[in-house]
Amino acid sequence: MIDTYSIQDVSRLASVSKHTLRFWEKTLSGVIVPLRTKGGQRRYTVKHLQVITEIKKLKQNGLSLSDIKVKMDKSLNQSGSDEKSKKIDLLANQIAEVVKASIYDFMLNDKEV
DNA sequence: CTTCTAACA
DNA sequence: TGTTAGAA
Repeated sequence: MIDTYSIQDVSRLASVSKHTLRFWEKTLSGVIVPLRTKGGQRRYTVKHLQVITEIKKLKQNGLSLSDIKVKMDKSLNQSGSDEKSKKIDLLANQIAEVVKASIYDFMLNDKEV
């Protein structure tokens, strides 16, 4: 029910090479944060799949990866006006992603909510 | 499968 | 700038 996908699955479903998926994850730091198995392998959720699909669309519209990162960060940062607020919100969002990963991990290894 | 590095467009 | 190939 909380199904996750390996990088192989995502690569096939989104038609994006595994190398490119890892490249995007590193370049768009904080945007794509997959869960990790105990062995360190990536486990993507449908949410990640949607984000990756969105990145593909934006790229087809001629946006660079840095443009996409700014856009995706802004979508989670509506009210930030000054630089400090932006940095704080961005950091808070990245922390939130880690917390979300923990929650997903809990749901994965135990029962559903 | 992973990260890292280098080559290529 | 972004993708691809290969080493370890």
